[in-house]
Amino acid sequence: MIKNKKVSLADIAMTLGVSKTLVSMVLNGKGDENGISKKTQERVMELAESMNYKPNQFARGLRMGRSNTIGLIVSDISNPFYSRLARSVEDAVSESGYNLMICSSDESEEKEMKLLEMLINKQVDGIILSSTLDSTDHVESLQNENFPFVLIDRIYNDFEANTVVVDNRTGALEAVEFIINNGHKKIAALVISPAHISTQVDRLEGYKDALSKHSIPINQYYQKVVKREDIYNAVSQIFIEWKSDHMMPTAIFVTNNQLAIGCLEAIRDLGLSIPKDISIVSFDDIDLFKLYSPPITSVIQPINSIARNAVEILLDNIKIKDNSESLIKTHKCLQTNIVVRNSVLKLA
Amino acid sequence: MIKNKKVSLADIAMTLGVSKTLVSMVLNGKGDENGISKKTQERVMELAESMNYKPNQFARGLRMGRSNTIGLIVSDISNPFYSRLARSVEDAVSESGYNLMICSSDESEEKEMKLLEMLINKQVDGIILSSTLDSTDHVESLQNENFPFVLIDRIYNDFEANTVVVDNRTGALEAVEFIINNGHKKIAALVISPAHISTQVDRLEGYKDALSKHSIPINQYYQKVVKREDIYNAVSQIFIEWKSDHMMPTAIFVTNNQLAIGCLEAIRDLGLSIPKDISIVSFDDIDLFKLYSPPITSVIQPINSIARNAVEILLDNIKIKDNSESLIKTHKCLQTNIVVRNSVLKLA
DNA sequence: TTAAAATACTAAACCGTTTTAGAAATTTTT
DNA sequence: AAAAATTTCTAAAACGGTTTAGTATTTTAA
Repeated sequence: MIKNKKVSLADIAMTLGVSKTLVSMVLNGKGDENGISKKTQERVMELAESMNYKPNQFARGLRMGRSNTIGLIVSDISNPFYSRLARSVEDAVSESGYNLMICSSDESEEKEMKLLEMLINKQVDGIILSSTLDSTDHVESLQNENFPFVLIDRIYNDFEANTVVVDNRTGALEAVEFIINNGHKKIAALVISPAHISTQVDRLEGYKDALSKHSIPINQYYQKVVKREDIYNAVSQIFIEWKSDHMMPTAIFVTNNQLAIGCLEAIRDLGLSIPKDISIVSFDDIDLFKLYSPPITSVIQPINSIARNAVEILLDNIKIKDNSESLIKTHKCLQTNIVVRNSVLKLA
Repeated sequence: MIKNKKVSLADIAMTLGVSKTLVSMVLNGKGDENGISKKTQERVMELAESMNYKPNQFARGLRMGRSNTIGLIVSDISNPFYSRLARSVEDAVSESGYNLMICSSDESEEKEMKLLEMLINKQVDGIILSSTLDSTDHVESLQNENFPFVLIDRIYNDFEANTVVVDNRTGALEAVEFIINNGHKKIAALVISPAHISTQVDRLEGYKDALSKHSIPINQYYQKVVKREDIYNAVSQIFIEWKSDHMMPTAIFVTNNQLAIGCLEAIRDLGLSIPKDISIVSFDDIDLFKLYSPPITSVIQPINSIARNAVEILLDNIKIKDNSESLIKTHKCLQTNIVVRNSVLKLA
């Protein structure tokens, strides 16, 4: 089974009385193209098998400059959206014989830079990145070095790179339009910090699109950025403010699952009832939404598809780089779906 | 920033007119102990810094036989329990300068073996394993090779190894006792497959302990194993069976969060009401339980503490191995907490 | 004044692969 | 029968570090 992996190419070569070169070629499937006789090939393969030979990855990596590993950076692997994404990425890369290194950046720019450096240092063959950064310096230097990477989930408008995203703006538009079609006019949008992140920006745009489209005035007062460090209290504060101003919206659109959880808690603790007192629609479907009472209408992202596309593009890029052909940039924008449940009240 | 890392030790040595040996020593903090003059040390460090030297991990790993990476195998990183565990492990190892490789075994014995092999092949310095396997062959061979590893969450009774677990039996006992103290007598236990896993076994034992302690007869009919592939339907079937037999329990104890989710769905769809028709207590606290109506009483595992302990023990072991001292085995058993909410009816 | 010790450093081996450049033995061509 | 081509295989370099076993020079001790 798992043997004391001390068997090296040299050992095999020695016992067989052939050269390391030959053994290496055979085991890498290059026996035929190098004119190694069938018989010798067989002898090598058999012995390698029976000695349970496993090539030393360090030696291999050192020589070839590749690790067969790819890196994934997300903001927090314990967020269900990212953990499911990571799982899909894991499955996809392992199908192609790659390993995965998952890292959490914690929405910290500094940490993200460190992780990026670490992954490059570990010589990963490519990186899938959901970036927290506002600037593009770091990805630009990746680009300049011709390092394969793909941006997912969060992207930069003004920067050309491989990207796999969801059509956040349309997704949000549809969600808010759904609210509007139920007769609502006073609709608030809650965004999570840092608000510069493309998903948040786009979803907020989509919210505004929907209002505009239906000629509902856009009110700054109904657009709030919530600090992710203290969601529950921040949200509670917002509700209290609305209430005391006698400006309570009839519906809220929430752009993130963590934010939604905070909202549900706050709403409950303030004694409000969904959807009677307030309607809600959230981005990111999580188990909770399906089982909450009432079940929460939400925007579903095609997580598996995001992962598959990102991996495919990345592996393509790695291959292209190996052949030192010139890279092309691929953009993929996937559509979301809205799953209607019972969290939006139909107004007269 | 992230520079084209082509700078090697030799480059630094060359420009400074010293040997690679010296540079290596200085950069590894062994300058003093090897009597390198302060002045030279400074020159080396400065140049390394300014050239943005980053040691090649492959070369280093090849020579030293270590990767500064540890492996974590769980059944599924998208399960919130494991994703939170993974996150804590990530934080803990990175504080000690290690990197982490997270893998999902999917409750497949074959996959688990493959992952183990892969990690060993990648020369990780140690492994944290939440095993799916029934047999101990694989961990025995780790043991025999003196490979540092620690078993978490799921362990083997008949096998000596480093372990960090939770006191599942007592946790379950307390949970069921809480149900009993509310006047229940017809209490069922739902376990998830594969049922041989220690957590499931122990929690079921705890359930029986509680019944015995309070002189309630133990009835096989109320102990069900649910296939994890089709939880919702399996659970629904069980409820229907109980109903048609006129044997509906007044309370159920559920040993896993995924199972609980299936139960909540099934219970809702069968038109039953919690806790009026049926009371429920689950293991593993998840967001859903806090926000469900009614909020679900559950047993909380000290996830962060599990992770920290496991990492500490593992890193200790790695250190011990480096000094080729003889390994000692550490066992850690952490207590759970029960968080009482509103899912258990107080019977007259 | 010479031997021993301390200081400051280095050449070369080594880790285990892959790859380059070519060699030896056999077969084919002329 | 010599030249050319084919088949089968190999020695040695390279990847970039760490470590071992020294060496040369200066200082201290006897």
